[in-house]
Amino acid sequence: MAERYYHPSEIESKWQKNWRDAGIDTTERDPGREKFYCLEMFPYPSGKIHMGHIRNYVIGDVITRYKKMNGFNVLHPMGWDAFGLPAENAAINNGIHPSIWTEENIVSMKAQIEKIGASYDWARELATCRPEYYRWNQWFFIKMYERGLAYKKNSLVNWCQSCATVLANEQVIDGKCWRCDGDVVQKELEQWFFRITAYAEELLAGCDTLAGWPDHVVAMQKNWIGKSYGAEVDFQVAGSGDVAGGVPGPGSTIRIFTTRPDTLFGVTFMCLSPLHPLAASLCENAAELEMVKNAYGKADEKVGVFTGKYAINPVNGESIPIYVANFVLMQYGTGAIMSVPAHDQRDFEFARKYGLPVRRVIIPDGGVVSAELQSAYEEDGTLADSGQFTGRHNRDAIKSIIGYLKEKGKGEEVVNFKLRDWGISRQRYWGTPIPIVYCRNCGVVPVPETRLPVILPPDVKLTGKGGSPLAEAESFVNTDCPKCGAPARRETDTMDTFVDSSWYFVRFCGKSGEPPLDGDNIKYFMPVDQYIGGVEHAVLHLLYSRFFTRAMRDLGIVGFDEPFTRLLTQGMVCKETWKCDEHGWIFPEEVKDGKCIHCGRDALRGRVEKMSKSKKNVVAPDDIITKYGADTVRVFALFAAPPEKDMEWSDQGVEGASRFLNRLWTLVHNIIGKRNPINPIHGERVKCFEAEAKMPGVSYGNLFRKTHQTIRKVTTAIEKDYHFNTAIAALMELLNDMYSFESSVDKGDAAMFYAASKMVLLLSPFAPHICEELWRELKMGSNGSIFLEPWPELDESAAKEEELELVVQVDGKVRGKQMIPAGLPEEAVKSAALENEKVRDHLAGKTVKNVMVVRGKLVSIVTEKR
RNA sequence: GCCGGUGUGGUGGAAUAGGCAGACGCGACGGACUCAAAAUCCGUUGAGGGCGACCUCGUGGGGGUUCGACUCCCCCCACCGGCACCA
Repeated sequence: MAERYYHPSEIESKWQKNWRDAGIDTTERDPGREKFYCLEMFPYPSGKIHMGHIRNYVIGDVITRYKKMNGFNVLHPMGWDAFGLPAENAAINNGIHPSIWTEENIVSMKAQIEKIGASYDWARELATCRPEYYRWNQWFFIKMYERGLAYKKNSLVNWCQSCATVLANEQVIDGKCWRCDGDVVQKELEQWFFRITAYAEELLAGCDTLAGWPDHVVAMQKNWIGKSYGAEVDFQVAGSGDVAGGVPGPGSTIRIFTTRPDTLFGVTFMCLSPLHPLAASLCENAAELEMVKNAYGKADEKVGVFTGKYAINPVNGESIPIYVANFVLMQYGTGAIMSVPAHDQRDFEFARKYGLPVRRVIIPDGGVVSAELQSAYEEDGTLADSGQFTGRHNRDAIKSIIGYLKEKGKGEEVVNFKLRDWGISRQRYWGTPIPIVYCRNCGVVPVPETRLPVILPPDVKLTGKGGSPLAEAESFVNTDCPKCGAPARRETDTMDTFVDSSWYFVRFCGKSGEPPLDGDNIKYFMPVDQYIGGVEHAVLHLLYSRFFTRAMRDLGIVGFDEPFTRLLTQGMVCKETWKCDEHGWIFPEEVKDGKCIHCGRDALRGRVEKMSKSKKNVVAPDDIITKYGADTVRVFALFAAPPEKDMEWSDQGVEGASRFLNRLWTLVHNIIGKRNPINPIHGERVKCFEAEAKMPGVSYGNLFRKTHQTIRKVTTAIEKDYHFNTAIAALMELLNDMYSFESSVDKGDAAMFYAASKMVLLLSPFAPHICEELWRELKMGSNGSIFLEPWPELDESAAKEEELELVVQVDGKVRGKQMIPAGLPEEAVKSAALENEKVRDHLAGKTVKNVMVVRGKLVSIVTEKR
């Protein structure tokens, strides 16, 4: 037989086809077996897969294959987050219909994904842009509408001028659009909302049950929900209450929210948001109010104007000026605040600018009171100048002050959240139509379930200008009222695409033809045991999914609260960059001998950055797979760093991974070449071999032991925290040992064979193609595919060392090492240590005070100090 | 500003439960093979000192706890990420 070389492209396409034909990656519901649901965040079908995708899917695939070999019935689906702006932009720019553009991209991206050898059950593939999928977005919308969880309100929205659409708060980053980086302005529009705030308390409490999530993601969720305790307090506008009976008229009371009712006696003025309903009526100068309005939301400067009116502080009856100030947000609290410049930095700055009085009511404990405050004192202390509460500790007094307000009918305890309702209306074409009809007689009418889906009309002109493209489609807009049959108009907004991804994981529980919300399927496969994706979704997608899951629970669709039991947020794929003073970012190919090839200036090694087109440091997965094979790419992607950390792509690192697989290939073929008639794997001979190999002093015992130690290392590395990099390192070590193993006896060949077969099994989740090939060539197993084999079992007694290296410390420093038999009693270890020659040298002239024995590791000797 | 994270050789990264710091890979250096190169294989590789067996220092910096600290505690520095006038 001619010598065989490792040709990844041949064996990879061969096995991918074989696996597909044999259907080994499809999953059936099987209540008799324990399930495991492994899910990677589904991609937007942009047409090109990048290294970030590869890393994500490879991590998921390793977990999937590992769990399958451990007997789990693993669900591992893949689909397409297929609605969204790029398709629409392609239509605007190139005249391709979004649906065609998207479907074509799906075809090419699927082909790319298949090339990495990921074991997806494609029978469950979905694309959110298809009516059979988005129909259920509409169904959920109607269910939510029926329960008051979907509603419409006139509101100020974040409007991206270049995308000409509304953005959710989460989609605005530093005042810019998350997608196009364009300016975002405030605009008033009628919008549909999901009442996520109805679940605010529950979503927050649920955070504490997310034990399998990274701490920082849980922290971000909590932060986003932003619960704070405080009070709402009524301030009466001076003069307005002087009516008969002392009852204030409408519009004469201003309600504020504060987390610091303890500072009420320090209030010296109050501020309204320029958007506050009373701002216009209280403010005497409309032009000035307009100026403040224009400065609203600008963080760099505090701008305010005195309204000319005063309010009465309910705790001390003082009259304080009312301002309108740009920094007071309308969306949070009541849109009005009490200002305590002495104890709030923002109020302090405002007071300074407008020459308002500062009154201290909290004195630092034991601290000296300086003449004048340089900044607000926001810490705790003792109340001063605070009426009946003077002298008490400020924290302790909070409850009493709230009680006092309550008694007088001037306020109450209130809990506030930063979380706001989820605006889902988008003035876009390529999304799910909101299933609502407006009828002149009946008003707002939801489309009945039986008439779903409301199909996106195919023939719509997309110009990228103006409002909803659907509004232009007469045939779509004009309809009959489902209730009374009169002519009516359809809602022309579409849904935020985050709606699509808020429940797709449930859809995967059924195959493509099956009903999407089948109870048996969901009950068996949900929740997702392991979810894997980028941190960029730490708040948005994950919070929405948690909300949807609760909504689904209340609809009786699911029987649990949290959709994702464990979450892994993988790090970014980065690479070094190059820069040149003249040309900016340059490709590595544009650097020759440290110079830019265009201008001859020095090429500067830039920072290691996330791969991006603009930084010219992208590596195309296709190219690299063609060159090295998918297995090499997989091994490198996993070896370079633990999955949750950023990894640096390095061409030499890829070479190293490739070298490792080549070495394995060569070694296994050498073993097959001189195959010993003893096949240690089958039947009685295995037992016989294993028993002998465990006996002390056997020449091939070390390799046998190393094999089992590797089983342990790889297994625990995967089980403990998915640190695949150390698992692969352990396999490299085993391979190195096999290379240096020299055998003089027949059983030695058997030990090599044994090690090789375990090695191939252990590596198979990481590098599936080469391992399947080698497994078959070793003529191992009776199941055919290596992926139908059980994971190697660890024999603890086989992994145990016969002898170990004892480390002896004297006064905390390592002074001697020696080999001792394993399992020696403590006293024997102690005396061995004390008798060690080098140790004795170091003990000369000293008195031994204490000797500590750490079992199996070291002896620490302490001497008398003088 | 608040919250979270990270900091280890030339480099990516390892170090059960406080117990030999630097596994494994990359790079570099030396050697073998070759007419030569590539590939491959075998060595060496934290720093400093000593002819030497060895010694000293060393996990961002400074303290502390401990027989013993990359690991635990306190303070500080740097970088990264999230939130940010949230009252």
